[in-house]
Amino acid sequence: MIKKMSIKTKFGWISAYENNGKIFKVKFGKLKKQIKSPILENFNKSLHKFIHKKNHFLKARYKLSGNQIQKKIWLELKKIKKGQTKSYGEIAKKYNLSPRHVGKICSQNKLLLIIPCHRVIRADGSLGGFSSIGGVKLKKKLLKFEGVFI
DNA sequence: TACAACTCCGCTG
DNA sequence: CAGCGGAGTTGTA
Repeated sequence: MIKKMSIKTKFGWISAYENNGKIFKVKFGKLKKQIKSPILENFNKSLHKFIHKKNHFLKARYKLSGNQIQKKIWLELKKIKKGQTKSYGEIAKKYNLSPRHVGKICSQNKLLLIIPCHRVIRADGSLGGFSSIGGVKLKKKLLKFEGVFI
């Protein structure tokens, strides 16, 4: 049974999906129908803690669905702390991938905020993309909020 | 096979 | 020196 709930934040509505006690998807937007669960309520709390700068990371039981490489990259992204950024190229080099591919993997990230893909920017300091999730505007907002000066 | 949320390098002004 | 254009790269759909 899949449960889902929407949470209102200063960045807009965020929706989380849970199955078998684990969060498997987080995205922007509001859901019409919600089926809440203790796990999701808990996630709601973590999310607010995270937003109010108490935590570096969003704590949650989550499930990563993807292949080996995607997981590797996502784990790498999770190491980036609030206020820090990394370039696509940096990560690509580390794992012997092409930078473009790193970008693609980021866009494949379904666990928004849990996996902070918005902290990955271009080598020259410009933002890169974020279109598949919430738009570059949102990326900028998130980074600014986390203390990264663009 | 074509595409992708990039980067590097060389050329022009 | 800054700005622009093209090639290179490699896992996915």
